[in-house]
Parts: sequence; structure tokens; C-alpha cells
Amino acid sequence: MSEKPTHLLKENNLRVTDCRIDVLNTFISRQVALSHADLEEVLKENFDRVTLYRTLKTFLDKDLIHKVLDDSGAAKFALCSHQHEEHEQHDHNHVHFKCEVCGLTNCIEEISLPNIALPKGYKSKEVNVLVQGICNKCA
Amino acid sequence: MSEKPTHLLKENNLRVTDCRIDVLNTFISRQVALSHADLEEVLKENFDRVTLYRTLKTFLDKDLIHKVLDDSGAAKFALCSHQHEEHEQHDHNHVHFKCEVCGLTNCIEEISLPNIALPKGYKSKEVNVLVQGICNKCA
DNA sequence: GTTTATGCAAATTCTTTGCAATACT
DNA sequence: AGTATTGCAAAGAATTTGCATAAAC
Repeated sequence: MSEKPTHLLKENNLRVTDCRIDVLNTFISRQVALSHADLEEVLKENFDRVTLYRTLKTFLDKDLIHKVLDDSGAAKFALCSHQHEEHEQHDHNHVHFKCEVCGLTNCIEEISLPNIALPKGYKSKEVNVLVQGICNKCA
Repeated sequence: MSEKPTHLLKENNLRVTDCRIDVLNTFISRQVALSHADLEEVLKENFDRVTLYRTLKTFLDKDLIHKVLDDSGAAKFALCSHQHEEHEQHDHNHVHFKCEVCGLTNCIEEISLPNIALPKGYKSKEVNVLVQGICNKCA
């Protein structure tokens, strides 16, 4: 584990607590979108369910994580990549891939987001794409 | 109100009931994605909350409606357009637009779905796009 | 020392299930 | 008549809130 979680927290004027560090480390090591339930499974021995809810909300407010669309109903979250490179313009375009075999959802950064031509009068601010299928590991 | 709801139900071997007709009419007249809560607001005088849950589940099973991705957390649903034209291949690609002013989400059918080049090894089966911004009415 | 986060209990809200009564075909 | 749907009650999950204690700065 690097010092990344501590730095992320300090950069965002958040107090450095065990729970926040552990949640960030979970996101970093898993590299997939996690729901509250996913986190609870991993961290319930150490922290209260309520604390995890509040931690997620805090991170969301500070733009440390973003919501990942999912058609399962459960809200999932992933680390925002723009947190890693400072001064980068906040880029609210995401492509996520959900594997129907292993069930994992990950952000696909390599993809250049297609240009979507909207009907006239529509103004686009944020584009989220969820691709479902089979990932390279499960193929 | 046309006879559309009745026909849709019969086509799908579903019994024609007041609740189902009213739910379908709500989808047809609103032309936007609706959550369970949205329906409840409109129809709670007439039907039980539980009946609405079951109606949505039934329609989902029969592919009369589909889930619409939303980052608000609440699952939303919209009529499947392929129900209107029979024998059309089920097409599981959707582009939805959510207006951040009026809050409404609608399916944008006119759009040709962009081709998304996935990293090798990934197989795509379904693509959902959620564009957020400002719609033509709120601009 | 002051402010903020945590844990626990409890309140709300959301969703599902069982079963008798009702409506549909 | 026979089968599927509805409404009500109640169970079970998911999420939020209040407040005293503990931890961070």
C-alpha cells in the first residue's frame, strides 16, 4: 500500500481516518466499481455499516469517487481518475464495462468516447456508457 | 386514449386489468422514463404500491418495458419501442437523455448508436448510453 | 481545545412475500 | 370453472438521522 490514500484525503481537505484509508485502498486494489454492499463485505469487521454510507457520501461530495451506472439497481462507485492527475480538467465522460459472467464492472479508460450527435436543441454535458458483455478474462 | 394498452397486453398473453392499462397509458402519455415512485405518485389513489411493483416486474419479464440507467439511484423504466413494430429483432441498445433542468429522461430513438471499440478480448452484448445535459424544451 | 468522524440505536424508506378475496378469460 | 391478479398485512432490506463518545487537527 502506498501513501496514495493519505495524499488523496489531504488534497481534499478531509481528515485522515482509518475507515477512509481502508475504503480508498479497497477501490485502488480492486480497480472495479464497488457498491456499498461490496465494501461492507470486505470491511464490516472493521467499520460500521453507517460509517461506510457516510464515507461514500463524503467521497462523492468531494468528487473523489463517481457513480457508475448499473442496471442491477444497486448504486456502484469508482475512483475518479482525474484525481490522480492534478489540474486536469474534470472530464465527466465514462465508459464502463460490466461482465455478465464474473459480474465485475470496470472503467475502461483506453476508449475514446464516441461522439454522439443529439437532436438539435439538446446540449450534452456528461456522457455515460455502460457496455455489457463478456470481459477478456471470462472469454 | 387509444386501444394500444389492451393490444399490447393481449399480444403478450397478459390479462387485461385496470392497473396494467393505467400503467401503460402513463408510460405512453408521458413519453419519459418513469420510476416506481413516479408511477406511485400518479396512481396511488387507484392501486396498491405492491401491485405497481408487480406490474413493473411483469412488464420487465415480458420485455414490454426496459430498465433505463440513471445515476440517481432509483431504477427507471421506459416502454420498449420494438413492441410497436412486430418481428423486429430485439435491439438492446439504448440512448437516453436526462435533462438536468426538468429532470426528465427520455429515450432518443433517432440516434445511431456509436460504435465503441473495446480492448481486445472483450465481447459486447448490450450498450446503454446515458447523456445528461439540457433538453430542447429547457434550453 | 475545537472540530469532525465514528458507533450504536432507532427511525424511515424501499422492496418482497404470503394469503385470502376478487377479477379475468 | 379455473387461473391469474389484486389488496392488505407483515416481513425483510436498504438507507438515513440523532446523539454521545472518540479521534483528528
